Amino acid sequence: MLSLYNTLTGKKELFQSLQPKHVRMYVCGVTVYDYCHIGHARSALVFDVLRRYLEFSGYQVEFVKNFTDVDDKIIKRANERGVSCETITAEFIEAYYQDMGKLGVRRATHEPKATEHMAEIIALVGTLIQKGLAYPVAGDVYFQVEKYRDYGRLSKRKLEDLQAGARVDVDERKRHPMDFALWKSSKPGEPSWESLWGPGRPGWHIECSAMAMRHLGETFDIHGGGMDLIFPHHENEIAQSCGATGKEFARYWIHNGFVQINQEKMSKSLGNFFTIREIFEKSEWPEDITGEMLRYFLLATQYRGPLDFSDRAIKEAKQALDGFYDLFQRLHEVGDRAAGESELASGIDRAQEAFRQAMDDDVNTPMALATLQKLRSDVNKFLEQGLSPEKRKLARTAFRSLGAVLGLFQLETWQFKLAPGVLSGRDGSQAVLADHDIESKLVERNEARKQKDFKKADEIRHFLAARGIVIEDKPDGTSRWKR
RNA sequence: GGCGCCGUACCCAAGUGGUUAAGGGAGCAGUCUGCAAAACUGCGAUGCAGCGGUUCGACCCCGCUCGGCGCCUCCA
Repeated sequence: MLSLYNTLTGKKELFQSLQPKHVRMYVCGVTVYDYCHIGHARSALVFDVLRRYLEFSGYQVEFVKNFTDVDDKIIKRANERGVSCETITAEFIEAYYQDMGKLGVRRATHEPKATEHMAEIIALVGTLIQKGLAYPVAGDVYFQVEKYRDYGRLSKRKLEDLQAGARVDVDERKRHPMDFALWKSSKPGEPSWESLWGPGRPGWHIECSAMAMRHLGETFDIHGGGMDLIFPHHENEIAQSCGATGKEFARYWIHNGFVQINQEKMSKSLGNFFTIREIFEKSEWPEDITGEMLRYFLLATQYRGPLDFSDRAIKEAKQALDGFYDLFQRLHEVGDRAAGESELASGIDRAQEAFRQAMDDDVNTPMALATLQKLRSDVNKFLEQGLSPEKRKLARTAFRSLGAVLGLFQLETWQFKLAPGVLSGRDGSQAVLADHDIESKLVERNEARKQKDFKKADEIRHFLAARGIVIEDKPDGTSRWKR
């Protein structure tokens, strides 16, 4: 049974869906005014994996992830560039799909945009005013936090504490400093929609309430996002949604930890900021980085903890993947002897069970990866003893199916070998040897080895090594190679 | 000021009130090998920031201290 850490209760809880074998989850997506950074990648990945694991566990998952496409920052960016907001949002939605696509993040069931849900948003604001939880002031509408009893339940804050620490100038028109905008009147030139309170646009929080309810109903199972959204965003979502419906909103609130650089949160002001495409494209990195490497790196730490991004950590992810794909390549090679056959099957069974246990425990991906590492080591041992083609296939299939939950191990070995150049979008400045050229060099070299012409054999090894090709000689006199 | 998180070997990183504190990387020593690599074998925290307390027993529970971080304003 899956248990999840619920921010609402501060504990790990057994996960029980509202409907049997059916999960509805909503995750806060991005505001599309700039490229996504690794932090966005982590968040997207965490919930991508949760979704995959729920499906693996037999649930049908209805997954909604929104795009915030009306916002101050978008307007600002559009003005800077002298283009429309739509131009900006279209550009960065496209970029989002490119970047997340490289990371192997699957698309959600629904990916709604705020601008396409104005009717729902306006209706929701209207309901809140009717219920006395919100009030209009000169074209704006504010949510009145004091009218909502449970305000602060998620973030465990008291209204008085918030007030004491308020760092913002208090808007005179608000009845309480923490009241937040549901609807903002728009200035000339800004995107605007007609409403009972005049032309305007929605506040940030209301769109998520409206879209979640529209696509998942008033009460659903899981709501997720980054830790920084706990307050005020998710706190406000709860206030609006529960205030309007009188029902529970989301039952499990899941929040992922930050990606840090040198122990500090990434932020633009600190200048320690890496976008996903920068990581893929940047030439200052010693090696090309693939989506799978980034994925492995991001999953090697439990999702709630902080994660330090570094060159070294990426390298470790690459080394780990190399180890797996080396094994997959060996599994592909012909085998005949059959010694550790029965042990293999039970080893795989144990690994699958351990994997499930790890994932059941609040999506413990580092633990899950450890079980896969253990299996890798076991299969290598069996391989030493000899494995039949059927058993080799069985082993590869096990890695493929468990790996699919994490979005790993889906490539063929030859694709993995090519992956650095291909998946990162770089075509490589050095002349790349075609596979058949390498193969013919290997034939030439092995011929030389047979003749004991080791001088020539080593020349060929060095020739290929200079082009990034590593040769491994097998006991049977043939060789395998990798980039 | 309020709320919260983190501190496990050289590095990354799981974990548990009481058997040997996962796994990976690096390192060292072997097996194998024309060379090389891979793979395999072995070694590696008498201790889990520090100090107290609870307990028959704590790294894991409680308190305090030190160190690092986050949120309270937009933020994954």
